[in-house]
Amino acid sequence: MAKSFVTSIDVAERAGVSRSAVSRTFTAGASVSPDVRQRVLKAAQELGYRVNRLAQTLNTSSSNLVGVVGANLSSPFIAKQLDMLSLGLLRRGQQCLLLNAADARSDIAPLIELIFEFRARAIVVLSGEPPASIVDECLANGVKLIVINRLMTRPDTDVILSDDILGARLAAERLLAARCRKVAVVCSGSLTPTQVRRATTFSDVVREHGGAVVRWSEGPTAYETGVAAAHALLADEQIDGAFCVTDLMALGFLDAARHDLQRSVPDDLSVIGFDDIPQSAWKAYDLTTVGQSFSVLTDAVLAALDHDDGEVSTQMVPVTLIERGTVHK
Amino acid sequence: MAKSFVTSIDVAERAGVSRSAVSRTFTAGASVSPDVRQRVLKAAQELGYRVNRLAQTLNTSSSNLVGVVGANLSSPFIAKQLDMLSLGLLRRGQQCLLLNAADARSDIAPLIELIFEFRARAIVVLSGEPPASIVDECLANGVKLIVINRLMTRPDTDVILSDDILGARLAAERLLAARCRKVAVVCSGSLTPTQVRRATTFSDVVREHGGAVVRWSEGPTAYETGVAAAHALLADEQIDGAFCVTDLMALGFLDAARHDLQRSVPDDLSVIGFDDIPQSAWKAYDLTTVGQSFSVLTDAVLAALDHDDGEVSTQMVPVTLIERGTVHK
DNA sequence: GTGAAAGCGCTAACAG
DNA sequence: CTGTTAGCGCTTTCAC
Repeated sequence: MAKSFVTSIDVAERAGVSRSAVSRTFTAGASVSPDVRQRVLKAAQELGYRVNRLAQTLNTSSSNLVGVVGANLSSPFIAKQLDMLSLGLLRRGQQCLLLNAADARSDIAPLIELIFEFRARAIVVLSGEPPASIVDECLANGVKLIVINRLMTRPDTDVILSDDILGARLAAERLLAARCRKVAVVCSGSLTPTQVRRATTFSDVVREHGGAVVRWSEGPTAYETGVAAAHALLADEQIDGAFCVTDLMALGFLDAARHDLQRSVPDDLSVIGFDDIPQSAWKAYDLTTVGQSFSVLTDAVLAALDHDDGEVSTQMVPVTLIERGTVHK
Repeated sequence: MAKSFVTSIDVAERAGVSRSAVSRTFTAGASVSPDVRQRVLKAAQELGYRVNRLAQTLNTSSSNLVGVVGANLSSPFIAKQLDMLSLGLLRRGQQCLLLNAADARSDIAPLIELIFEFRARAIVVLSGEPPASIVDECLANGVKLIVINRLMTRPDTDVILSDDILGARLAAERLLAARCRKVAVVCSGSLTPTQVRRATTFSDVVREHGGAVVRWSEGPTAYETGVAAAHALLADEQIDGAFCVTDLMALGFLDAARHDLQRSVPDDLSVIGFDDIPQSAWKAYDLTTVGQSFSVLTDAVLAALDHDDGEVSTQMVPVTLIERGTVHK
């Protein structure tokens, strides 16, 4: 029982060729005679040889490792993104080094530095915003940096944004069309740029049309926060509509409104969410929401990964209003 | 703008010391004078030096990379496991190489081989079962293999199992106590060992006590499968209880029963799930279920990771019946 | 097409 | 405590 892996030199000996020949056999588009190739492959097979990516990366200095950092990996929205992203990366022959940022407010800089140490070729930030120093470091070392849903204030980073402005506008217009007069807008306490954009746009539109707006922003971005918001806000019986900037919070809001506060949705109260997570389509909720396509989002990330040199892009992920059953007709 | 990373030799030059000194500075428990240490640290800081883990691993031949393979990363149960596991690994200074297995039936062998190439020290399999050849390879190369919820037929692998037998028994007894006479047991089409164990144990216990059992096993392990099962099974009005071997399916079953088929739960029909995913506690469901503690499960994995040499263990994750509102009193 | 040799960035023995 | 010297396993010129 060997404790260490088989090396190319073992294979070379067994096949009666040089190490170079082995290397060439496992390098796409190298020139090896079919004969040698077969012998090497056979020996490798018998010995259980696996190329050592570490050594390989060391002198080609181009790993196919992509660092992914995110928080709340088990929240439906992030989990879905991670699922699709990791699958996409795998399909493209890239590996995913996953760093869990514990919670949304934790500093992601140390995690990104860890990624540097593995010489990843790119970094995808699903949640949180990398500090300027990190961005500089990526730039200096030729590491692609892709940030999702954070409006970076610098033009040298790839940014993927959901169309929050349009989404919030659609939500506002839909609630106005349902004749809501006093609406709640629910954010979490971690006022991310995305949440702020959604909330303020929504509020502006509603006010423009003469509606009243009450705002909540406390707690984590979670189901429970929606519950808490409903309890606090719906004491005011005049509120007849709510826009939760996240589906997860919308589901909590909805549940509390219906089950704790005996509000009838959508007759009595209309609710709209944002994101279109899988649970929103479940029959118990049937939540009307602003949807962003996960596959478009993932494709945007993968596309940004491709822009191998220099060029930086800002991509907007389109949104649509998904009419379901939580808004009065 | 440098395209490549700063190396230890750059730092050494700037600090006016040898490469070894630099290496020692970044190695825990090495002997460097405070003076040299400071100079190195300063130079490293100014240059933006990061140890190259690849090179480091190459000659210490002990990476702190742990490969994680799983399918359905966005399903609540797996997502939660992955969340906690990646966090735990990070806390212990280990990195997580994530491989997404596309779907539950896909062959995970190629993914594990990929992990080998990165010389990970351990592999955690969240879903799917590695073929024997892979197990041998792990053994031969000193790679720790940890498998969750698959009863491996070989004694040389670390296995973490939820206590399916007890869980199924608890579910059966609870349903019998609720005076159910004819019960449905819902599995997915991917009859994993875990699902089979839960279903057969449950059926046995119910039958022992004179109850009738109808079984469903089709489709993926998903919400929609629960919906489909309810539609198919509840045509039989005599069915007054259901055990879904997975919470996710239980939620679909529950929704379809209530919203499509106008069954009143728990008056008319009692439902029990298994896993205790976060959504089961949501007010719209309030699902009675057999819970396994995610933190116990994660701790078991991390503990198994620690057993660095040789010893292999089978750990059983305890389960408890979580009484909520979907079973008749 | 093939082998010899140099080197990727680092650590670990070994002298001093 | 420090620098010098070998490698870790691989790829890649460069001659042949």
